[in-house]
Amino acid sequence: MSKQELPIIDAGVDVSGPACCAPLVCEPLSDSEAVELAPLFKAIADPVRLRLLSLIACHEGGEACVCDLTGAFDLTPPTISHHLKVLRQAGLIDSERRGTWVYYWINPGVLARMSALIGPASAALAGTA
Amino acid sequence: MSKQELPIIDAGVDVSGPACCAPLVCEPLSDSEAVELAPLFKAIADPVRLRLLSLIACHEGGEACVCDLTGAFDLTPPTISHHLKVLRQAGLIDSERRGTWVYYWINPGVLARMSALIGPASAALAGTA
DNA sequence: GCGCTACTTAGACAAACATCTAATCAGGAG
DNA sequence: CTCCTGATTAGATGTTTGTCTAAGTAGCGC
Repeated sequence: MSKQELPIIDAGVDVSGPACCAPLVCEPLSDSEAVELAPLFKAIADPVRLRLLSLIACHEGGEACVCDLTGAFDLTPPTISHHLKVLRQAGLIDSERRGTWVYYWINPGVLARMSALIGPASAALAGTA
Repeated sequence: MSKQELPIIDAGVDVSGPACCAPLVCEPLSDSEAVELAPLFKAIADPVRLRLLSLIACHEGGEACVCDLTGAFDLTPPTISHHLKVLRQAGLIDSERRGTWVYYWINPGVLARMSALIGPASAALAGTA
């Protein structure tokens, strides 16, 4: 068992549920929806975290050990660890210790929710323009 | 004419072109790709800017005057203006002055590119998980 | 136990950011 | 031209963020 778990988010808010809100078009986002969604985008709004996400997603088996990741950056292990923590607290990734190593994998639900917000908007407006 | 213009970005980088990079899965994002993409997500990684984007997208005609937007927030006009500038410099919106008022509309290309990055990843990994 | 490796936490610090007030620019009406 | 309204720019300020070094926790092998 690895990524077959329940989508338990280790930060407070559960953001992995069914899309909560209209996809940016149709109906203006409420303040509380925006406050809930913005941190998800903030989590990937950093070059290092974008690459971490990509490295994990592309790694064989869909999961990667921290030691697979640190080599790709000119950053110290604590910094990588910090970025992984930010991603995990946003619910974008989950992790598990397996012996000496800690493995990370992507929680597709949260990514899907983010995509569902901006994807339809771009499509709808592209048609309109 | 309003949103039929060329996709001219008033900041440096042109981010509206054809998708530059694989969609997060398949091949790890390069450092330069990540550096180029992260600011797009940073631009929408704020509750106010998310709502601004949504308010503009939902407004009739696909465009909104600044005066249509300020009322939705408990913020001063300069602050709204600042957030609109951030969105515009990221290439997410474009603007035009028409008489007394300044109108903003969404540039769907940039939004589409962002969606293309994270959408396929969530779909692919959801299938894998 | 002891030491080694893998990773995380704690604390410090400079850079970036969101917000405000005050001042400025652009157009329209008298 | 003068005033008023709509919007942006400039500058100041408190907060957040990315990074580091130093210290701590967790598992493995001797």
